Amino acid sequence: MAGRGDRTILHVDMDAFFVSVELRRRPELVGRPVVVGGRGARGVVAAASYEARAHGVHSAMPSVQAARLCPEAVFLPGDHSHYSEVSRRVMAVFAGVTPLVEPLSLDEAFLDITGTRRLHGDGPTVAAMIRDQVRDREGLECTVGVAPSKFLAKLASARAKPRPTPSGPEPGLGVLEVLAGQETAFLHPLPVSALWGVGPATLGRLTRLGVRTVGDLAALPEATVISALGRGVGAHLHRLAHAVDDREVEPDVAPKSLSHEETFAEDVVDPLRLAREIVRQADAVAGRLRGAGLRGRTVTLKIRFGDFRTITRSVTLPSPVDTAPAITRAAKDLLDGVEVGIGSAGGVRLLGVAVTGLAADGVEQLTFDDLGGSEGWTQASRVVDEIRRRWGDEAIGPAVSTTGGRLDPIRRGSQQWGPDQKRS
DNA sequence: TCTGGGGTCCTCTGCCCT
DNA sequence: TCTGAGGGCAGAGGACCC
Repeated sequence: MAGRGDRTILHVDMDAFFVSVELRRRPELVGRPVVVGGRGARGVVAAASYEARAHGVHSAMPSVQAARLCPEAVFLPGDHSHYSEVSRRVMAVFAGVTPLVEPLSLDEAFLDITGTRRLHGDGPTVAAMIRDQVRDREGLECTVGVAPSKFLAKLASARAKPRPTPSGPEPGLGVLEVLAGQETAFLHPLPVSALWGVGPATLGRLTRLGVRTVGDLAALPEATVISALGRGVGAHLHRLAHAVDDREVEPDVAPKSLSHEETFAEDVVDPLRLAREIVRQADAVAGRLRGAGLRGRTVTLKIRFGDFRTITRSVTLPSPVDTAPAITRAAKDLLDGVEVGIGSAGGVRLLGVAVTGLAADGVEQLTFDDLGGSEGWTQASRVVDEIRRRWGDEAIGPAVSTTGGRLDPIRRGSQQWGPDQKRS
């Protein structure tokens, strides 16, 4: 087996993924500024074409701001399930190269090709092969970073991306390799914000220390960095600045939490409406837990008020749960402990339900209380799952999820980029 | 002029127990 | 019996990522 210094890691990043997938369905929009994301007043940009980026539009930007910056942009609603399907096929291309594929999101992944180099060739060869296959099979472009470690491969792919310019996208290198021995020469001139884990808050602290580049950070004693950023973050970033990153590519990372949250089109002050939303969200989370064969012990309620102040309240249950009634009960108890009426900063802007402390289904510590009711709910939930599998999400759901007599179920990603209309 | 959703990880604090 | 130290755990919040 190759040693740590002899690894070949690829970071594959799809170019403007959501937009590119949409352009396959809408080829007449190619070359125009296109934005995918929420379209309501509280929506945000999920992805922007390079033509839109040339106007300053970027992901996570409020949609209204994007529309101001680029009035001629075409706004498209996101289609999460379609992107998931395309992503699954792209990941299958990666899996044809190596079994060691770690998806980071729908549009990027790490690949460890150390063990397959004799079969497929070196890093740049495999990178070119992957780009060809993704282009041939899906009509999509991707950028690949090649390096001896994960974070260097990720930085390399970022440097090889196409760049937006006022006269249109400027093609990138497509593939960039950081050779063993060249790590710090590549790394140290980069701005420190390029490091994975340096966001606005950490950047502010580093700037106060006089750190602007990764090289500046590497020149500081580790103790100085730790005293400024804390032990965990400080030691980690100091190692990265010296190009030390032993993290493995992990193909099967079990989820640690599962959640659903929604921002309302207008702030909500009605406690009954909030209670109804909890039932809907708990039902959605419970369905996904059972779909993944998981149960969780800790239920967390998240509330964002009208002034954007955000609180969380959580409770750890005696035994893990995966049913809507159990999660609803816990979340409603937590809601009862929070002042959310008029006067609490103008009502509730966002409500979320999360379950953490996940373990595989079947690992359950029953309590005496459970012996009366838990089994019944578990069996009923299995039946609900089966009904949805056969007849769709609208076939069955919590009674409070009805709008005008019809069910209004939550699907994963159904409101991914902000509310698009008022729901009564 | 505003700031989504779904995650992970870290830090701090308070409580309980030894 | 009281007190303090220290570990483990839960809860809350912050920072960061895509």
